[in-house]
Amino acid sequence: MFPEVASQSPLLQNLNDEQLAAVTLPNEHALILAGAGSGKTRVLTTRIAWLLSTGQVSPGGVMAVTFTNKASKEMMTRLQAMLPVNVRGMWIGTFHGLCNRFLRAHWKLANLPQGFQILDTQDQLSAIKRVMKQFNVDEERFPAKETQWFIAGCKEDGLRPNVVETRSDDDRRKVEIYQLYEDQCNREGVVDFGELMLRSYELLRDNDPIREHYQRRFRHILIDEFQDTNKLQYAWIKMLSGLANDGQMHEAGSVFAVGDDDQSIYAFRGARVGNMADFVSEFRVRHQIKLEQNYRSHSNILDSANELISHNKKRLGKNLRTDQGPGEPVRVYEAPTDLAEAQWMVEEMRHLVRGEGAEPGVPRHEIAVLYRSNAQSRVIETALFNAAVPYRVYGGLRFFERAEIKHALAYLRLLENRNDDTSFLRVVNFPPRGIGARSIEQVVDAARVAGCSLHDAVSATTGKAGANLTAFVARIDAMREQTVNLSLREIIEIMLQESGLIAHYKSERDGADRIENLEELVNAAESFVTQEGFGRDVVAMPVDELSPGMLRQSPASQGLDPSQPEVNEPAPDYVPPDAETGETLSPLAAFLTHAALESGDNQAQAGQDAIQLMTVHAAKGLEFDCVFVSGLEEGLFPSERSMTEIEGLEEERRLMYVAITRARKRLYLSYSQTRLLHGQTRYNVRTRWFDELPEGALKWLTPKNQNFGGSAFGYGSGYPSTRSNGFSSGFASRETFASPQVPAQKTEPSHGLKAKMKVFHTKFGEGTVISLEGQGADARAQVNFPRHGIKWLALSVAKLTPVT
DNA sequence: ACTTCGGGAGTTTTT
DNA sequence: CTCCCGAAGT
Repeated sequence: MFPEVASQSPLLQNLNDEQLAAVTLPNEHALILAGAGSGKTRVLTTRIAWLLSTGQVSPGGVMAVTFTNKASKEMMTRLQAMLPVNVRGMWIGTFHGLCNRFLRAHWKLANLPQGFQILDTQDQLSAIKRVMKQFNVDEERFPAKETQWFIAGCKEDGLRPNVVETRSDDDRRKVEIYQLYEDQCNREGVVDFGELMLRSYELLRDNDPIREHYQRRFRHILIDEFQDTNKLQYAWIKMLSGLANDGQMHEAGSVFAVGDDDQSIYAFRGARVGNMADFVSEFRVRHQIKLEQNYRSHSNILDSANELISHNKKRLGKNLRTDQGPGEPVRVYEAPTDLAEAQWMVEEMRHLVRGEGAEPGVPRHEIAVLYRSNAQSRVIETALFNAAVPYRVYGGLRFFERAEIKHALAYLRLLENRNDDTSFLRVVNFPPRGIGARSIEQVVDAARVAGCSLHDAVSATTGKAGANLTAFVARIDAMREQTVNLSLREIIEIMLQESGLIAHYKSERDGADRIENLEELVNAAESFVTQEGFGRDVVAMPVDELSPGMLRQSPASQGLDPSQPEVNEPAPDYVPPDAETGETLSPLAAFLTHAALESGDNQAQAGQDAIQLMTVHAAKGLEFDCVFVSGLEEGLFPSERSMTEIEGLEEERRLMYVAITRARKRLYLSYSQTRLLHGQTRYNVRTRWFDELPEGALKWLTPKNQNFGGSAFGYGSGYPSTRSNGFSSGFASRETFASPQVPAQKTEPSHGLKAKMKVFHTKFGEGTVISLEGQGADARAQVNFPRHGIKWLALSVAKLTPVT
């Protein structure tokens, strides 16, 4: 479209053909299939910069959506580096962050209180428990966790209680709880994460002027990680982009969706890969570009990934290539025990860090250990700890999720909103002030009768046992008055003292860390306030401020064609109904919102050069020079629960694909014959993924056992024996293995069952063995019966006869 | 009000 | 086995 621009602009230099084509696509819907390590973020940011600097759109006309705060920050940073533009003022953010911003601007129309606060997952669970207790729901039959999952699932599908389909009494009861929970949230003026999305969607859907305004305004909507969008997010995008439910196109912007179906690993939380195909057909996408050039890994690693993922049936189709040479082979290691596997990894790491011969050492933070489930980190940590190797585990509690921080935030929320019963209950007796379950029950009852908040119920009742409660409420109210017009920092400092939190932790044995964290909260607030634009990301922004004018540099100064096309956007003075321009949230409310939307770092001891430990899920989007993928065993990876469905198995394969593609130079794959799980030793077979990798790219550090895992016998004898696999004798010795661990004595299985075997049970009929565990009297088999589902059967009890 | 005991569960996770 | 929650005991 602008060939002369393409050749001139410094922005577009060093892009490959595919990337350049994607960046300079015309203003129409497009799908970019971006493989791992193909420069996806670069394409997204350059696309925005190019649109802006060629004058095709002004900053106010761009919306860029990501899933994580990290990704949106990255995008802003890189965009800022390319162009002199006020990125904070642009609509770049997470789905939830942008929905929040939208709802802050239109809180009245959205039927929300101005300072509505956001419930995180913990808060949501306790709110649900509260509802269920109040309405005497049997927690045995309806576990709170499941109810929470149900409600979140409904919202992800865009369903309100009145439209959820019910088939059983249990369904109806669940929907009833959903409705009661909604009522409670509305009464208390809080929204959960799903609600942020759903409310925004509904407001766009139901309010024509608002919808039309934003449709006209956002000329370009860019979506990152499109394969992770759920049903509601897809509908939201459709609404904003003018493709309304009637199938009609309205005057609106175009959607630039970037994703990779091969890296879709979040189906369990509502992500629909199908959105990619739907997008192509519903939006009549004419521009599809594949980014297949990989800049990350050597070809042995890439070939392995390609070969593995080619076993998936449902794909849009993509094959990564690299200009880098084959590099090192992918190293495969079999260990006798999980501990031995961990010790081998640690030893290998020490070699890597030290460096060998002319090779310089690898920095520790360039080495990652990936595993399927968090439980697997323990044994690896033990080995690292014993060897005194510094390491860092990802995925613990994040800063704003720590108990002491949640307590402090609860006090702050009560200052902001006295109706926040979740916060009230969290701190009414913390620090302990003699308010027991009995007293709390009374207030809860009183509040229900009066239909008011707990706070108000206390002031309304003059009970005998209520002296402590009255004192508590008085203290909160006094704090609220005392902190009027004070700075955020002062408010928090006063709260920390007056609440008694500091005093309480001072008297506690190991309260020092907690006090430190509380002090860190003050710092977090301070830097939030001094941030440029003062929490712009969470505050409603006057709408007229968003119109042309944020990009003042002339396009010519960017070396671009000055004869830019007309920018077609709403007039700068247009203000959509209800956007109370100039009206801002209090610093406190803004900070609380920030805390809910961005739960902070979850990496302990940042800064130190340490080995990185994380789940494969957590590793998505990251890359390392050296990667260990551990615990590659049937039942673990793929996980037991995924193995019964093809869909589940394909997602596990994608997960493995993600794991492999994290590595730049060196990849290790390892597994163990035995593993301590749930307190007992399990005998595992190596994962089926090994049969889907190109043998030529692999190097077996331990001999590959031909007796097991081969296709002839299917998977999982369940009991590979030490003697038959030649482990103890034919041990490849280059790998430093301080003391080869001999596995515990094992007896041969007597039942003669194998996975995939067809068996007959007198009661359940014919079924297929999925897996086996334990031995002797404890031996159990997991069997899938077509009529009765999956059962665990103790072999000493159940009579299973092999069917030939 | 605080401690201790027992039962049950134990993929993956961001907002 | 180990962690967490809820309930009973002191």
